Amino acid sequence: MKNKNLFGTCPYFTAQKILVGKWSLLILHYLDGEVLRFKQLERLLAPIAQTTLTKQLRGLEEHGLIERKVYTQIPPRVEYSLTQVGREFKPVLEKLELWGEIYIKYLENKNKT
Amino acid sequence: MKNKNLFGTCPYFTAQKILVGKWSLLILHYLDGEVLRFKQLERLLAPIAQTTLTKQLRGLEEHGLIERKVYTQIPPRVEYSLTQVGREFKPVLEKLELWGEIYIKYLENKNKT
DNA sequence: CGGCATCCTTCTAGATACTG
DNA sequence: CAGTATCTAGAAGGATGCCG
Repeated sequence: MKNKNLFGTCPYFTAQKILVGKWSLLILHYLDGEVLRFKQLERLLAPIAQTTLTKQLRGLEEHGLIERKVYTQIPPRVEYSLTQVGREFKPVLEKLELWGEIYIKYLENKNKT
Repeated sequence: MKNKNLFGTCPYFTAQKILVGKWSLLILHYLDGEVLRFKQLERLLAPIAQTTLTKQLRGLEEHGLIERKVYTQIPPRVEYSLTQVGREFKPVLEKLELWGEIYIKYLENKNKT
């Protein structure tokens, strides 16, 4: 990892490293207060590729934001949920959602003119 | 752009598209309430590459979050500042900074054990 | 169902050199 | 000072096929 000096020191830089990936915000949003299986996430995030979802989930798991629970059975059952530090991210998501809506309105107004 | 259907519709997906780039969050943070010249930003974001900074700024400008003001003079002077919709992003940054600090503490505790 | 291995393509940061 | 043009290395998303 480049700029290791900033990671773990600057809050913004650290956050940016966590939020890499096209789907990480959406995953954290859908997992808020929910326990979801792999297939459920895949459907919610369509048209995400299966391999991509796996990689994103592994990344978030390594960073400690989500938890992966495997039930050894046939058919397999794997459940994903937020960890403590993952749940603490919720205020960011809330503000982000508000801003996203503001921005979408901004886009609409821009297209009118 | 892939998934154009989600861009401009889903707040999270839209936000993710805006926040691409390793430096966008930091740039928005430093421009909060400030008007900065290219060189000032470059110093604040060291060790960012000059070309990288240019690209990030162009991206944010195209998305309408920052404004670029050029003074035609020698030596050149270019100032960057937040637009209205860019300033509206501040609540997100505030929550993100809080979470970043929480996460950094989480990392420190994890390394102790 | 929930993966993994493999391969491919695109995207991105960054280095370097040059310009008005 | 504030870029542009060009190139490279690497990462990321994604398609496909196979497996317990």
